[in-house]
Formats: sequence, structure tokens, C-alpha cells
Amino acid sequence: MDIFLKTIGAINDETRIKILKFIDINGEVCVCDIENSFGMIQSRVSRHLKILKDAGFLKVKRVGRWAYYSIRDPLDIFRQNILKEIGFLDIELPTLNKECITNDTSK
Amino acid sequence: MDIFLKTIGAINDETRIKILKFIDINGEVCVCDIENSFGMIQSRVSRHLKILKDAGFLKVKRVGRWAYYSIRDPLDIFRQNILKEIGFLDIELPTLNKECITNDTSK
DNA sequence: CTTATATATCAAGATATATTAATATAAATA
DNA sequence: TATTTATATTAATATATCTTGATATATAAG
Repeated sequence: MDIFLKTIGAINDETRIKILKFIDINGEVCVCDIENSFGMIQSRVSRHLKILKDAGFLKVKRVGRWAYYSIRDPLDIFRQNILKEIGFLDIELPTLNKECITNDTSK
Repeated sequence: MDIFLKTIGAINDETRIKILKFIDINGEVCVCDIENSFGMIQSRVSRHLKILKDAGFLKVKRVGRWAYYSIRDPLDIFRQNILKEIGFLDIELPTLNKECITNDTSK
């Protein structure tokens, strides 16, 4: 029950639905990608990512100082269905904005 | 998005998950059945039922003064999946207690 | 008139939730 | 080593939502 409610609670928020769909569409993104794309401050992004990760939707891959978030794989059928449903929603998402300073290979 | 959040919000509550599973298991039940089985006051039951109905999970059949609630049919796949998932949860449910005074045919 | 139900409101408390600032941590690098 | 950077975490605050009991009213049916 607790796990179920945690899963449901995680997607009971518009911001997290957007972030989740954003990651689902764009694949692996780092925290600063989300910061830049959504125009949110870092701590806010981190917090939402943690909730989505703890609810079993996301996984993290750490590379150096970056943390790359993506849809957890394997994903159980229930969460897959939720993801599919979110995919149907008509939401306006920002375009992926890869502006992270130190992520810029020209630097 | 709003409909999605309404659906999610409806099951983001332990009491409603229990009522929903209870109806799923027992089929058609009237408000007073739930009152008696769960030991909840009528207004509380009515309110939760309204939320579950508005979220698309339940339908009502009115017979005389009674209102019989059951799982909405047809139910879209997403809500079916939610119901299935709730079916897997290890929750303690009260047994159906049909004690409604005027429901008693011996009266 | 009584009963079953629906609905609405109020007030209190609980819960949660979001948000940001500040701080911590850890890695890269000068 | 010191600094910068990406990210995480915590603490404080503000806000919002929910739940619940109590109560009151409305409706429809018997």
C-alpha cells in the first residue's frame, strides 16, 4: 500500500508529470538540462527527481560530476502504463536545452 | 491533464483505495452497506464515493431511495490497470455487512 | 412523515507539498 | 591543495489540500 501510494503521490503533481514526460521523450538528461529547459532552480529539480526516482520511475547514472536521469529499466507494467498514459496527455513541454556550462565540449 | 490529475488524486488516498477495492470485490453495494461495513458516517462515505465517481471509477444505479455503486462499465484500460494493481495490494478490508434497516426484507 | 442519499459548509487539524536559501558533498581541475 | 562546479540534502517557510465530524438542507421515494 505504501509503495503504491508513493507511486501515485509521485505523479500527483503537474511539475513531476512534465519532468517525467520530458525524460521519457528526450531520454537521458542531466539535472542541469532540466534546470535550463524548464527554467527551474537546481534544488527544485533535484527534489522532484528524487521523488520520481524513489517512486520507481527513474534511474540515475553518475558520470563524474553529472547525474544523468532516465526512465528506469526494467520498468514494471503498472508504471509503464502510467508512462503511456502520460504520453497521451496534451502537455506543453520545453525543448531540450543543453546549456550546461561545463557540459559544453568547446570549453 | 486535469482529468488525469483528477483520476490520480482520487486514488491518492487510503480510504478511497479501500472503498474502491471493496466495491470491486463485492460488486454492487449501496451507500449504507459501506457505512456499516467500514463504520463510517454517511456524509464521509458519500463524499468519497463522489470523488471516485467523478474520477471515472464508479457508476451509480438508483433504485428507490437507494443508490447502488459499482465499478463503471465500460472502464478504460488505464483505470482497469489501476484497479488490477489495487487488487494486488495486501489490504485488510471489512466483510460486507448488509445491515441497512430498510434494506432488511423481513421488515 | 420517515428514510436513504446527496450536497454543502464550517472549523480544526493533519498532512503534504512546494519553494528557496543555505549548506554539504564529491569530483574535476587549476 | 584550493577552487569551481554539479548535484544532493536540509531547514525554514509558506501555502495548499485533505480529512473528518458536525450540521443543515434538499430531494425523492415509500
